Amino acid sequence: MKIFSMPKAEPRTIQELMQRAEALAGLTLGEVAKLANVKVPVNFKREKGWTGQLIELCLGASAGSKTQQDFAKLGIELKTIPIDEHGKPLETTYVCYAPLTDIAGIEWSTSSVKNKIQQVLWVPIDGRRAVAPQDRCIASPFLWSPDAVQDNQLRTDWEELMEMIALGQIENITARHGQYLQLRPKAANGDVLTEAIGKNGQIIYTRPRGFYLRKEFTGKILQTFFKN
DNA sequence: GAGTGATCATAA
DNA sequence: TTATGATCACTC
Repeated sequence: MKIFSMPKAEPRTIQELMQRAEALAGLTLGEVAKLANVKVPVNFKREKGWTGQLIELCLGASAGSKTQQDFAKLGIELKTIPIDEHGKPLETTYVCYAPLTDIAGIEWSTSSVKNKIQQVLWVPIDGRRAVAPQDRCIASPFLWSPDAVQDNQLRTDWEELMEMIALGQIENITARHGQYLQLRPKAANGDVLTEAIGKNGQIIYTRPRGFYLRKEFTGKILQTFFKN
C-alpha cells in the first residue's frame, strides 16, 4: 500500500509521475481534496473542471492554461475521465481548441490534437451523478499512446474537419461529424465570438470550437487497460 | 437515455 | 480574448 503525499515539484521522470498517480488509485476525491487542502464542491454545476485541476495539483503539473502538454518535459498530457460502474466513459473528452483561421499548411503530424494525445496519462474517476463528488473513487491511472489504427482514425476525422474549416464550412460542422473526433462549441457562453473563415473566404465571427474525443473512442482505450 | 450544443470557473 | 480544466441540461 502506497501512501500518497502532496508533491513539492514537477515529476522529473515518467516513473516518478506514474508512482504518484498510482498512489491516488482507490482514494476518493474527498480524501484527496483533504490532502490537497481544498474543498470539494457539492456538485459540478459550477466548478466543472475541479476534478481535473485537483489531479493536476496532486501530480505536480504546472498550473495555468498552456497550449503545451501538462508535463511538457515528459511529453505527457493528463486527462481525468468520468466513468460509470462498468468502466465506461460518461462524457466525451476535450482535447484542445480548434484553429479557425490561418490554417493553411497545418498538418496532422504537427497539429495540436496530435501533439496533445501523443501520450496521455488517463485517470479514470467514478463520475456517476448519483455518487456525491467527495465519495467518487479514483481508479487505476494508466499511460496510453495511440496505436497506428487509432492514430489513423483520428487523423481521418481531423483532416475532414479541418478541410471543412478551411473551405469556410465551419457553420455547417456539427458534433455529428467525425467518427471518433468531433468538433463542438467551446466557450463561456453563446455570446463569445472568434474569427473564422466564411463561405467566400472572408472573415466571419462564430462561436469558438474545440476538438473532443467521442466516448466510443475513449471507451475502447479504457477497455484494453481495464481487462485483466 | 443518449448525444449535441451550451455553459461554468480560472489563468494569463 | 484565448485556452485550460471539464460537466450540464435540453432536445430528440
